[in-house]
Amino acid sequence: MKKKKEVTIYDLAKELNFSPSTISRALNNHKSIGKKTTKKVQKTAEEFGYRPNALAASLRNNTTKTIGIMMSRINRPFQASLITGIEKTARKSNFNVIITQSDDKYENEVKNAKALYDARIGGLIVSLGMETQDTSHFDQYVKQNIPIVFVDRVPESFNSYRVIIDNYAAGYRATKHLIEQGCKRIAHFAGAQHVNVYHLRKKGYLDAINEHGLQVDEELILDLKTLSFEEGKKATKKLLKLENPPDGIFSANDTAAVSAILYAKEKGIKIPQELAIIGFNDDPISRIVEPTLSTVSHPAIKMGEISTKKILEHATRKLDTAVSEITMLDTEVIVRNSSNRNLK
Amino acid sequence: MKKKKEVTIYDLAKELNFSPSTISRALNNHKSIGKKTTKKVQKTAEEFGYRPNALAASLRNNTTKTIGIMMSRINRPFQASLITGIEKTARKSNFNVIITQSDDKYENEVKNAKALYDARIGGLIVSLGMETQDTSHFDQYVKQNIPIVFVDRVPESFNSYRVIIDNYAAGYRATKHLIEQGCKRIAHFAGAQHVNVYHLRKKGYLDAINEHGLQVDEELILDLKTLSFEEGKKATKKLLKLENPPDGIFSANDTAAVSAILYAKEKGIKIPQELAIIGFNDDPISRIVEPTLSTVSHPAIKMGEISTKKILEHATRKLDTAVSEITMLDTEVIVRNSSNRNLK
DNA sequence: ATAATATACGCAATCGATTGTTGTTTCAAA
DNA sequence: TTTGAAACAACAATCGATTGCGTATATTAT
Repeated sequence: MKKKKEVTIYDLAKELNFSPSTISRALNNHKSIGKKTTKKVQKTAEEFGYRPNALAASLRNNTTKTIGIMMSRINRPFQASLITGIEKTARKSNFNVIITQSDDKYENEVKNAKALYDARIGGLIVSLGMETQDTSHFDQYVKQNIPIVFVDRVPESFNSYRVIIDNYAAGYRATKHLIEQGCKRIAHFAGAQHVNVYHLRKKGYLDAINEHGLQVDEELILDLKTLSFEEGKKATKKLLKLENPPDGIFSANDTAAVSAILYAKEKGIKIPQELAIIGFNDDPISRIVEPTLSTVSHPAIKMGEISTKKILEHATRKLDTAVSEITMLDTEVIVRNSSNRNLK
Repeated sequence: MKKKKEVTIYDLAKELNFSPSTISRALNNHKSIGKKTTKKVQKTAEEFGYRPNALAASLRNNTTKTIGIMMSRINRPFQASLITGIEKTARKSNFNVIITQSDDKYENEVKNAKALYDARIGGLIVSLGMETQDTSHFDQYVKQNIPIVFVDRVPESFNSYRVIIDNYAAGYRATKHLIEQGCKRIAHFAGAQHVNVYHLRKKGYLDAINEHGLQVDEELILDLKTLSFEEGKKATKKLLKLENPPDGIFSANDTAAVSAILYAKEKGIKIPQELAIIGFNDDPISRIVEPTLSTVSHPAIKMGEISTKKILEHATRKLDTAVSEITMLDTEVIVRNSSNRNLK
């Protein structure tokens, strides 16, 4: 178990007859070091294969070039893409990315917040879990001036960066689209209403209905806890049994929308003629299911990029955390066959 | 930008009139510290809200409680699930997980290997990129006795842990299944043949064909570089144009298999009656496409768990890296409608 | 009672980079 | 030639935990 020693600034100092301080500053292009010296040091560092020990620097600076991520579950298309965007952007600036997942359990979220804090992350990117209502587990970050970016599922109020999509407009437009296709009784698979994204989508839905001379029917609005495949199926079943069933469904996610398509088809209902359906997220399945699912697309990778940039700016410029900045991205209604009545 | 100081072992030492060494040892349950002392220290640490500074320990020990992950792309179902398994298992042992993705580019893979090395990770879990043939960028880890686990896409020979599925058997069984359904001319969408998993699946396919009295027809074997949707479609087109088209397809992944289903259906070919199809991976889309796609399931999360356990064992017991241990997991042929001719 | 062995704990160096302070050169202007 | 400023570089403390070695006290055996 012999380990080859790494090259340190002390080795370079000895070689060049400078002090370690000078080496350190030269490597960081500090202005108090002469140009020739700086160049010489960097050249030698290169030759010696010097690689800075980030741990030492982190210990000294009490912060790391690491971004922590908190997600509910990473093996879902949206979240995976979010992480992809984060990781790519972070790595360009030599930041590492630590991930955690909460399984949508509040308890895990609190634990993970602590774990990441202990890892001395330089910034945090969070998409809240379903259960989370209280956000005090993030207070410690604020106290230490560690930047937090909430993405997508964000808290109502928290002095931090927030990167979101315009869920209200998205819900409005998706619903409007169904109305334009001639739907008169549009159902809505809503998510848990204490989660902002679902709340806003529903609000958009409601306003669209009202503003187009249609009637909101509470019977057609189903709050699904997790918007899972099973829940979607059950909900569809319930809707179809109604005396006056809907002729359109706006589902707050694709999973439930797909289950609606499959179940309705099974019951011999024609999509989109008898029942037009639109989902949310533009998951890969939406292109595969038949009929292909109309949906609302999320710029997931971009959201990851933007979130990361916020952190990086903050970390680099050592800004103060007393910011509350909201970046709102646009969504796009993607019309596919499950809602397009003008096809044939 | 005032920062509240964290509690350190020095604070505890002062409080309890012990030396920092004693505190450190007591917190680590070192045997050279008395029982009462240990208990007292731990109690006080708890009261004071002491949280160890992992950076300091890492610097001293020259290793971190962090596992590095190298993947080609994390927003794909299999890889995302793999990471899920890794992260969950790691966190239970207070290890963090750093992820990197190469986009299947060799250059990125080399860069990421360096970046993770610089981060002083305690172990590495890798699924090789498509382009990777040379693995010398991992040599530095071996030299430093840092454990490496290759998962799924592993190198032919490398003195390390490898966690894989039995690709040969999987390919054999998938093909055999098609034969049992009455297929006589079975095509194969093979992946890049320098990647072990695809090579083995093809081998299983070939042997199954031969051992069941069928004829291997090179015309029916298509090496798809990336097994993408587009490639799959093109390949299917080519196959269907053949004078003597196939009556079955075994695709080395689900994406290409799904594209085959969609294209064939578009051309009016009946699945599975005229063309039976089986994929690989059990991606979510396989349950959605119509007909639902038969496939081979990968125990992705479990693979992540096992890989992580290997690392943890190694890190905890400080074993030597001179191991070459292969863990082979079983797969399961999942018969759905795209290949089941006995349905109606 | 004394030597021998445990047991319990402290000293101080160490990991590698950073940085406020201080000291020395260098060069130009007076 | 002197003086002042700017440029350059070194000293030494610091971040917090770990650990080899050494010492002091307690326990046991003889």
